[in-house]
Formats: sequence, structure tokens, C-alpha cells
Amino acid sequence: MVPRLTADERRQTILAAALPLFANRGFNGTTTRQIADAAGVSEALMYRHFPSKEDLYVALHEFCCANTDVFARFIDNLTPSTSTLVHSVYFMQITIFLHKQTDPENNVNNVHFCRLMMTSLLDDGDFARMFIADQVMPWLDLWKACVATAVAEGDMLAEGVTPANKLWFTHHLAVMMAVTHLPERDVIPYPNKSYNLCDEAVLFCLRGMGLTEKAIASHYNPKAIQLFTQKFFKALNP
Amino acid sequence: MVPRLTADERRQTILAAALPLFANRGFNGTTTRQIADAAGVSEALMYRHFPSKEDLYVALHEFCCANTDVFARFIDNLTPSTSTLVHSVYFMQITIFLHKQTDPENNVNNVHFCRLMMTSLLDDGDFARMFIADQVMPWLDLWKACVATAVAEGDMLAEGVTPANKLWFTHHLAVMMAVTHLPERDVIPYPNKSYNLCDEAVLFCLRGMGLTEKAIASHYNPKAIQLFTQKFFKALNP
DNA sequence: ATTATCTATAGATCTATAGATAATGC
DNA sequence: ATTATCTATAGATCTATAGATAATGC
Repeated sequence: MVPRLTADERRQTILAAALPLFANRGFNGTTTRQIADAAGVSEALMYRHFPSKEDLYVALHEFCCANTDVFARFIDNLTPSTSTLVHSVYFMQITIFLHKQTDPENNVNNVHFCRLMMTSLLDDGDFARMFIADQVMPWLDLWKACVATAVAEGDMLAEGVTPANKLWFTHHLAVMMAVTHLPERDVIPYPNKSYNLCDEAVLFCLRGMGLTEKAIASHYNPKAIQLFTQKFFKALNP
Repeated sequence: MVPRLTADERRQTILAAALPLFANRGFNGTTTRQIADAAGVSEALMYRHFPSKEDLYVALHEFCCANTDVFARFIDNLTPSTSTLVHSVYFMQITIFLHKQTDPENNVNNVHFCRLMMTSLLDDGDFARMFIADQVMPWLDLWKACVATAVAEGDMLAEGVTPANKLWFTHHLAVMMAVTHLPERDVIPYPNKSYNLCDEAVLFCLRGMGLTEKAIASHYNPKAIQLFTQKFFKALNP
């Protein structure tokens, strides 16, 4: 028999066990038996903690966001500038796309998160909408301030693309890079991989946002930003 | 009782009925009963044409691509040039993302296709891989030739982003624009809609690819390209 | 004679619950 | 006394098939 845990501890273990199942097989592809087995408990106990499979699925989304405030932590340290904008674009690619590829620790959770997000978009979009509103929107203010500064300093073209869309397009590319890398076998025949691919995506976005080549040359040093980002993550999980 | 059709006709009606169901609810979310009902036949007849639900699902993907050679038709008419590159970027956004929004005829099929594609990426990626190889890869040659021409004529920066990635990143943004627009309620608070949003995405990509502002100014006229694209589609379905 | 189609149903899940048992905390 | 946990099972699907019937084409 299973060791006795408090209600809250058991809830967490069930959610943790359910996450990879729901993420990999979707709601209908996952059975309550599989979840119970993965959590090492009976289905009855699972139903004691979650009135229905649907309720468990909803709870899972909150559980999944519980410790996800990386974006908030990231922008906390920064003030509006062209450099901050460049760091933000890089950070977006790293956290959304590249951690999947390089960081064995974060890999798993990021992939699960990405899958839940896509599944939500194929469904009613509620989870995606909530996450965007809660975790990405706060970034938008800093982003706009950065764009304003960059334009004022002659680092960026003002016309053509709305400041908000500069964020969304950058975000979208990062997400899609993550998505095309979900299946085990390659789907897209990219000519390069890992950091090289990531660096190109960042450059594409910097240019897309209208940063001048001069500004890019002086603020975008992939190695340096990579180091900065690594430091940030070390400070986050010491 | 249902009117008698030939085996092939019945196959088609079943596939046509199954498409929106599988696209909207996924493989596990769709029951054989729902498919049979939607097709107006018995489940037994469905199983006579398709040995299993799995086989039907596989057949659906071929069915879905059967008439999808828009990309091939599009590049047939074009020769390598900076202008062709600009038209290609616009065409990509229009067909992948904006038809969903503006063209009531194509809307439905494009959305189904987009959903199947995303579902494939969440699964083994086989369908996505096949489609990319069959329908998008042929575009790549023209694309690279266009980039070479543009660089030679001083319209485009050569360094930083691989020619192939200029295609993939452009493609990815178009796909993600389509995906974020799948749910009925808005997920992303874009500051603009429809053609204005599309035009910004195109501009973002043109800049991202390293086209000079001068080249963009002389080759990117949204209204003109829109007209060109409309003509192309009229010629396609007269 | 062949083939498209149906009705009815088997057998396998799958969600959820009823009712019993064992560990904890006062 | 309370609460975490289990076994066993009901009731509802869900995929797939067996066997019968009616329309078509030679």
C-alpha cells in the first residue's frame, strides 16, 4: 500500500504525475487509470482529490503556472533601453525554444508547458489566454518603453510595425521554433541547430523590429548575452 | 436508407464528414459513431471502407492534401527576383494566416488543415513532415535564388541569417498567426486586425530577412500585392 | 452475382462511485 | 474520531464484427 500523505501533498503528487500524461497524449488520450497508476494510487483516491477528470485537468493548468514567473523575475531587473530590448528578444528565444534543446533540467517542464499551451489553442484557448494575460502582458510595458527609447536614440525605425506587434511576432517565432522541435524526428530541415539556430532567430527578430544594423552591432553580442542569461538563471535557482 | 454510391464516392463522403470532426476534436475526441452520423451512414459501412479508425485518420491526411498544390502553382509563374521574394512573403501570410480571416470559402478548409498540422506536431509529426517535404520544400529553391538575386543587387544584407532560415522563420510566423487566431475569443491582444495585421507581419519578415528599407519601399506595396494575389486565386478557381 | 448497406451486438475500455479498511492525531 | 486509502463494480461508451438485406449490373 501507498504511504499516507496529507491531502495537499497527495494532490501535488497526482498533478505531477498527470502533467506529462496530459501533455503528451492530450485530454482524451489520457485515461484516469493511467494517471492513477503513474501517481501510484488508486483511481478512487484520485477522484477523492479531484471530483472529475475535467477538474483535474483544470487544476493541472494552475499547477503548471504555479512556479512560472521567470518572465516577471527577468523584467524586474531591467530598465528601458535598446540593450534591454535585445536582451528581451534573446531571453524569449532561450526560455521558450532553446531550453528545450539544451537544459536537461528545464527541458521536460518546458516541453510539457508548450504542449499544454498548443492543446489549449486547438481547444478554447482559455489556458493560453490566461497565461498571456498574466505572464506576458506585464512584459509589454517594459517592451514598449524600450522601443520608445530605441527610437528616440536613433537605434530603431519608428514606422511600419506597432510596438506591441514587435513583441508578439518575436514571441510567435520563439513558440513556433519550440513547436517544430517537439517531435523526435526533425520536421523542418533547418541548416543549423541549437545556439546557432537560436542566434539567427534572434537576429531575424531584431531586424524585423526595425533595429538598425549599427544598433545591432553594438548591442547584440550572442556570447555576452548568453552569459548574462546563464547568470540570471543561476541566481534564480541557486 | 442512404442512397447507394460507388465505393469511391462513399469513401470521399466519409472522409469529408470526418475532416471537421477530427480537426476540431482530435483523434481521441472523435468517435466512430460521430463520423458515421456526420456522413449519414452506419458505422458498419464506415468500417467496410476503412479497416480501422486509425486507417481512416491516415487516409484523411492524404485526402486533405489531395487538392493542396497552391504553393506549387504559385511559384510556377515566378522567376527569381527581389520582387518575387516580397510576393512570396506576402503570399505565405495570406494563404496560411489571412485566408482564415477574410475568405469564407477557403476559411473552413484552411482552419481544418491548420488544426491537423498542429495536432501532427503534438504527435509524431509525420503529417507535418510529409507536407513540408512535399509542398514547402519545392519553394525553397526559388526562395534561395531570390535571396541570391536580392543580395547581388544590393537589396539585401547577406550576413547573419541563412537563406533557408529566412524561409522557415517567415513560414513560422505565418503559421503562428493562424494558430493564435484559432480560438473564437481573442488570445493575443493585437493592436490591429485583418489586412493591417497581415501587412505588419509581412514587413516584420521582410526586415527580418535583411531587405534594405530602400528595397522594401520600392517592392512592397501592400495594395498592389494584394491585387496580384487576388488575381492569382481567381485564375486558380475560375 | 456482386456489392453497398443495414441492424444488432460482442467485448473491451473508461469514468465514477459505494462501501470497507487502515493509519493518524487528539 | 477523522481522514487517507483501497477493492470491487456499475453503467456508459466505444471500436469493431457477424450476419442479414436490398439495390445494381451483367
